[in-house]
Amino acid sequence: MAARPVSIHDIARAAGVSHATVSRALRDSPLISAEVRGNIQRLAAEMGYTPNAVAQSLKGQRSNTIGLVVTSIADPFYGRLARGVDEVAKRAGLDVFLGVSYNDEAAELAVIRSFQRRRVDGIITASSRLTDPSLDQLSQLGVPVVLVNQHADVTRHPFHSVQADNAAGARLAVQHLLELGHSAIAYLGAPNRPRSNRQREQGYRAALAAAGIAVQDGFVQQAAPERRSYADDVADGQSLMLAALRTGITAAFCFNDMYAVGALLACRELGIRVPGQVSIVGFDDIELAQYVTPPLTTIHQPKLRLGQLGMELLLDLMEGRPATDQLVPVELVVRCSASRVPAVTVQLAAGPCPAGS
Amino acid sequence: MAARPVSIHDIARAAGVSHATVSRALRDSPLISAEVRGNIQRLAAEMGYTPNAVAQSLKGQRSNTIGLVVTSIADPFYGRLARGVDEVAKRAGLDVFLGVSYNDEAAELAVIRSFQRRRVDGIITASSRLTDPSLDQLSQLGVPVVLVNQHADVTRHPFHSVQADNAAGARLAVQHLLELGHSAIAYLGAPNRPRSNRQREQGYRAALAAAGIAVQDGFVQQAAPERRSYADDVADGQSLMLAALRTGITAAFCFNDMYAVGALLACRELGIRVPGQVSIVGFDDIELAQYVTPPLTTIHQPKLRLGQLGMELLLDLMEGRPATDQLVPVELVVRCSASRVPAVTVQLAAGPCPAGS
DNA sequence: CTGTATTATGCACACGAGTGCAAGACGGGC
DNA sequence: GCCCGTCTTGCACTCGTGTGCATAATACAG
Repeated sequence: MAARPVSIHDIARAAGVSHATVSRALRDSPLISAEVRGNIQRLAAEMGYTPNAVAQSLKGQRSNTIGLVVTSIADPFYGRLARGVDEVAKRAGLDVFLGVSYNDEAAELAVIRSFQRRRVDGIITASSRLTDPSLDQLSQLGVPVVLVNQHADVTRHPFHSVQADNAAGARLAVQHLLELGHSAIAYLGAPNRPRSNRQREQGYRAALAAAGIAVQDGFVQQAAPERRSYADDVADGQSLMLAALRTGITAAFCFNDMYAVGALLACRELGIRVPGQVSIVGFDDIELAQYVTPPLTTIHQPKLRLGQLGMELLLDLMEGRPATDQLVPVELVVRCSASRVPAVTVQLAAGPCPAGS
Repeated sequence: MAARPVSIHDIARAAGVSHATVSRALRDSPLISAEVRGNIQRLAAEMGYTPNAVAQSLKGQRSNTIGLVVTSIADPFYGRLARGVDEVAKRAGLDVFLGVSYNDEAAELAVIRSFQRRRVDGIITASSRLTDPSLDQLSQLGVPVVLVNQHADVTRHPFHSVQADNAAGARLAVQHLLELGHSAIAYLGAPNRPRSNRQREQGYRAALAAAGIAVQDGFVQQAAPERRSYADDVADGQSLMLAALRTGITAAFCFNDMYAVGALLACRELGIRVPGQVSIVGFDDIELAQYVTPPLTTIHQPKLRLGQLGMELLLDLMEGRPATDQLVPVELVVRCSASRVPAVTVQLAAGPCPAGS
């Protein structure tokens, strides 16, 4: 249908020179006389020449392309993080291939193979739960790989990574609750992200231990490990919170904000006021956190920054520069879902669609 | 650093044949004897051969690649829609280039140029507000273009498109409020999406007209047209709602769910109960809608489906098949933010961090 | 045993751009 | 007039894959 785009051969013919001269002229080579160079560049602009990046990739043995693997494009984390990656990549003249693999191992392998066929110059995987076969595949690719907020345990392979400081974040969250007078604090965990879940639980336990408080039976609630989708997080948080409430807690620290939303729903279901009767702290600080009722007190992860750092690390690796892994600090964001421990304990009531704000 | 990946030449050398034979054998050409073919395919597997898609693109004059333009990767709409696109693209063997252009015209043009250099076979733009220069650029590209939920007015250029039925959705929303007994209904509009805003406002007016109800002064509130970012939507909804509440409305139909969240915040600020005193209906049915308090009654857009349809339409265009634009129906989702009109009018009170659920 | 049909393989070129090397054009010094 | 140096350009090859056409190898009919 559409006519073939103009190539340097077309320009060469129009200018009465060889394509080699055109190539050099367009790259501002000093080998070409100023007169001819100007003439060719003018012609190129007039004819609407756009260099063929495919040919350049083939010749240059480098595609100027990276692959971004996300397990779920619906992950609320993804947006800002991908933007950070994209920003830095664009600035370096790299284009981004998007690869989604909704926690399906076969799809994940397919994405990696596709990147390999495309000869991407590097790969970033974002907040994923890569399985061992995928990691094996990645390590054999021969291109640099950076893991950003990898949720799964990375065994065997020494990949470079950018991670948020999960343990420190968890300590911040629990210390906040301790300062508000709470001592019966639950942890609602997500074992389907083994690594980050373990780190956050460790931070939780460390903070309590430092305050000389024992973790009582039933305070640590873990969801079923095989849960995978994002929608499940809310449901998991909800049921874990229902279980935790039976153990007499006055506060809960949740694996992430979606869990915290589930915990809010559980409280609403039981007619428990948040933060009046029970306090809740989340993790991640996704957009949603500020819009739920009450707005969530949570741990802020600098998602844009994580993406930028990941891409900068990848660039270092691609250029053969020395590269160091990053542990990125996180911050406590105090909103409204946690307050001083109540004097009395919890009562119940129920009802769908409460009067609301 | 990394050794060059194995090519068909390497396999040819190992098998003692020419690269042409290898090429044909790997593509299961009947020209090659079964014996040689099997031998070559075994060798290819052993040597870990991965075809070079760059070379194939150059030779085949087709990159098997499409470009996906999104104005903001943080747009809550984006996730599901992109997944729909990705699903269909993957199934057709196409890889997706991601292009973000946060409503910046220069960045938008840069993205398009980048796609042009990469010789993508088609382009999808998702829920964007493309400006005329970009549209000009797109139309000169010589590749099929599909607009999905284009927010801006498309002048001059007859692009193919997939759109949700904005007018019908607006009518559904307003009819729902009418059935609940409301007659003083506001429309909170977003003129920075001229096309969809106009269609939703028209639907709003049509529903009221059909019920024989006049639109009173101040019932239609429009934000400043230059607002661009996603975070602004909440603030805009909030201030528009404050203005609308002064006109004695009992319900508001909002341009989208983020506006509706802003409207909720406005009510909370004034101590107005939703839906007890004022009803609110949104548009889009983003994830957030079900988690705010009260959960939003809204118009559901089938985002995944929109993405799939957009990609299918693009495939039709790419293959030269007959292609027809799509107007996709939407549905009313009744949750909790709209109820029967109250007997008495509104009172006020205020306070940050209300007790919540 | 020769001529022809059939099958299997290789040669050579193409895709679009980049580049080492050779060579032509030109000027200047002797 | 000759030689050498400088500047400018073209030739020819490369990157990895695909394919039309020629050709070699084999089979088969007469």
